[in-house]
Amino acid sequence: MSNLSSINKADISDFEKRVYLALLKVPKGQVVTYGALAKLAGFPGAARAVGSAMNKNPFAPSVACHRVVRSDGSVGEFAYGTKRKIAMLRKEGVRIEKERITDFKEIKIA
DNA sequence: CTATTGACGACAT
DNA sequence: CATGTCGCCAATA
Repeated sequence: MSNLSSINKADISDFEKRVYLALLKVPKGQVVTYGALAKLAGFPGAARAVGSAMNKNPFAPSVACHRVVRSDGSVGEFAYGTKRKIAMLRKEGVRIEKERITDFKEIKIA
């Protein structure tokens, strides 16, 4: 099952589908803010709602929900623990220091 | 339909 | 830099 087909078939809201699909575009080693992702998904301003969607995340490893961070540079929450989230991001090459993205200003996607 | 809830965000203190 | 407040949005009760 490819990620894309499972998502499209999944019994979830259109909002969530778009968010998950948009997140698939974010390459490894790069991060997006909840707000930016919301915008990419076509729901500008729905940063908080995106967070809720990530929390549900029915496609755990497939959808890289750990690449979504806060606009202030902090990594934000994670269903399996912030600690875990940071570890995964570092493994992908994202530089983090004290729960904060070091060169966040340069990393953040439009 | 209204009220509550949260992996957020901008700003003030 | 660390909190607190208030606003925001879609999901859910």
